[in-house]
Amino acid sequence: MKNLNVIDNLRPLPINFYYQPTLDLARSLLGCILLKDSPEGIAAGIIVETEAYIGPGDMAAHSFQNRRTKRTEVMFGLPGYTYTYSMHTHCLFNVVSGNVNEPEAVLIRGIEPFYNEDLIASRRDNVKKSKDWTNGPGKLTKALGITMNDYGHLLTKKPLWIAEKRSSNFKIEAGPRIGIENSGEAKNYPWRFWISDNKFISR
DNA sequence: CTCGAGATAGTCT
DNA sequence: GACTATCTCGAGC
Repeated sequence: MKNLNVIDNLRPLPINFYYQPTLDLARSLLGCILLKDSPEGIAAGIIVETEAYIGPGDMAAHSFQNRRTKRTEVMFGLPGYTYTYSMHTHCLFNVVSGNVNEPEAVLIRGIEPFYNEDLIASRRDNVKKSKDWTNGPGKLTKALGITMNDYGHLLTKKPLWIAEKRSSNFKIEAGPRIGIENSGEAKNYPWRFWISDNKFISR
């Protein structure tokens, strides 16, 4: 078949992929493909930057001290679901990890455009440099069309899913997370992971 | 390219 | 009513 769509070669990761310790999951997600279907078509990117949040002992996590609210509810359930939350005008995308009553999650902070760059660019309006399309947690959700409507969606099926990585030929670096200055000890934990030398990391 | 200033809303106590 | 992180843009390098 001559015009085989690259997307057709990508299988969703099975649900058992999400049953691994959160720090392992944060590393495993690097290189995987995040896809979102919409009326405008499918857009996708390679995950290049993640952060682990391990409540209830992690001061930087929304689920710190088992704080269970309407917003954090999905984190208390099974892994493999979508946790979206809004930050001012932006929507941030997380993958729920940890089993029931283990409210943990992995925040996706950067992706590299992989499929349908035209759609990604148009959603990002006037931004001229391609490296600014998806190099931040709020930018990538806008680029893919991820919204609060995706809260609680299971990530093994459309319209929002994650596919296995196509290559493991990269180095992973780790360091402190971003934007959590007032989180006590937790601010020093090296729970941010990214692919070395990738230009779509957020900083 | 790097830096800093200004704009932006929703959640929870 | 306190708290918060991200994005954009423009200035200086």
